[in-house]
Amino acid sequence: MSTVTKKRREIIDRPRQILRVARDIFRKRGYLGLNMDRIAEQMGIAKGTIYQHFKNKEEVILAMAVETLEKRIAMFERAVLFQGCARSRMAAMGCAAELFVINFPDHFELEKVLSCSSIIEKTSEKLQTAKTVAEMRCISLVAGLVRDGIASGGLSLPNDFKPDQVVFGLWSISYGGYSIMESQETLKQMGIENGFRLVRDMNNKLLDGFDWKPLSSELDYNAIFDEVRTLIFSDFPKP
Amino acid sequence: MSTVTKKRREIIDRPRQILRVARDIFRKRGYLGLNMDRIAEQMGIAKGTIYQHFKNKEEVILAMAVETLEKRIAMFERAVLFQGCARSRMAAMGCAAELFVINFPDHFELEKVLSCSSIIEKTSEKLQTAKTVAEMRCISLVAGLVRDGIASGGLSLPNDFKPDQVVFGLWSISYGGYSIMESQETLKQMGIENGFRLVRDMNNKLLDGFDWKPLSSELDYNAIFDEVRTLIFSDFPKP
DNA sequence: GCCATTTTTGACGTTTCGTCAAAAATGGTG
DNA sequence: CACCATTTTTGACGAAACGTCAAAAATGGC
Repeated sequence: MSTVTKKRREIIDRPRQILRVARDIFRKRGYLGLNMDRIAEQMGIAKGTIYQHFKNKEEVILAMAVETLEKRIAMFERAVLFQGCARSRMAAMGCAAELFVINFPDHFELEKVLSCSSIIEKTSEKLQTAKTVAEMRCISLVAGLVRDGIASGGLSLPNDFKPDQVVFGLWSISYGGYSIMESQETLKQMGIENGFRLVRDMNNKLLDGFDWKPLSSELDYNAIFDEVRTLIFSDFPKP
Repeated sequence: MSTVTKKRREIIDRPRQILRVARDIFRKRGYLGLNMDRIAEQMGIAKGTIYQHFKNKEEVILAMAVETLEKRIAMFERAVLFQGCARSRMAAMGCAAELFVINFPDHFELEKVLSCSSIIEKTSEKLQTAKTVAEMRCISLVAGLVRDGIASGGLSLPNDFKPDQVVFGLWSISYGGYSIMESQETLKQMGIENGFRLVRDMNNKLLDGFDWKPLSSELDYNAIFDEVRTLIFSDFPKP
């Protein structure tokens, strides 16, 4: 009886197990090094069993990304609770985004693989939607802060700008910046040593461009970063 | 004799031919649909011959990217000649970047494939360097404009900022923005219809954040865009 | 202990990769 | 033109990975 339940639980937990092993392989050997035989071997099960849970290799990758995205949501939800003016809370969000990238380094690599259309095309509508939903969850948390900024008077958007567009800007800087940082030899050539710091600064300059008070010249948002890390994300390892 | 020369020229031109066919397949069927047998078949040569020019499939992809990068350099070199204040010339650069993305849509997809570390790792040092060099060429053109801005008094960078870092910011917005636009369902969910326009606006807001005069509230940079397209890039199809 | 149902297995057919020995083409020379 | 050394091309081949499916094993209700 006990063994029965054990077996059942084992099966129910299998997808998670598969993803754990797959992530391990992906981290060590990348997209091309991740293959179904390897996962099966490392889990001590047959390849066919994996296909009971995942349609194909691409779907495994997408599922891993969704899994990490949940982590990001959780981090954003913590960051949003930071006490301070709207712009400071936005900085807290930036801190969460940065800590996420640092602590879940595989996620960005997954994103890059999935950004290739011929790869994402092989996955199911269903999981794709799950990813979009998770992303929207993050985006709306950030958009909420923009609205708070407007509501509290620190920010006043021109007529033709919507809060979501500001989010798009921040998103682009972070996504683009982290991408360039990770994969481009170019960075070193540019003589940039601290990419994370730079992404922060650029996000701040963008918000300065929208004249969101207090400007980064008036308040030290890098100090806020440290504060957020100490107060909210103390469970993450120090840099 | 004539046929000899013909044959010789044919061989010399082969790499370009291969890339032409490969690009065609890549555009139609993506990364996973591009394979060496298909290239060979479509060119009417044997697969082995392709391997005489390219180490592997990834190297073909990288070579395509370098090829398109040359086009971008050419466009940037044209844009930089635009007559106007430094910030307007930077807008001209943004126009070039946008037209490039629109007119060479495969390039961005190539970039995304190559941003996957396990893919780029399979390519030769030599070609990787060629790509970095081409990128640096673009970056230094942009950085030159930032310096012009400083020299002409429109821009005054805080002590801790270097011109290259401003370029990094613009680069991130463009790279990130175009990436998000192309591959993310998310965009539609956000209710953003004109992504290109948005990337422009964000770049402008970033430069506003650096207080680069004239600010986008003082000068209509979208009008400059149209002007640049008419004056400099009239040979590209209208949007 | 029996048997219907569920789950697992791994051999198999397929695709694609990259290689390499053999075949063909080239071009210089008598 | 015939000969032959050198260069280039060819495509069959072995290896790797994918995804499938009929057979085997495990499960669980009676």
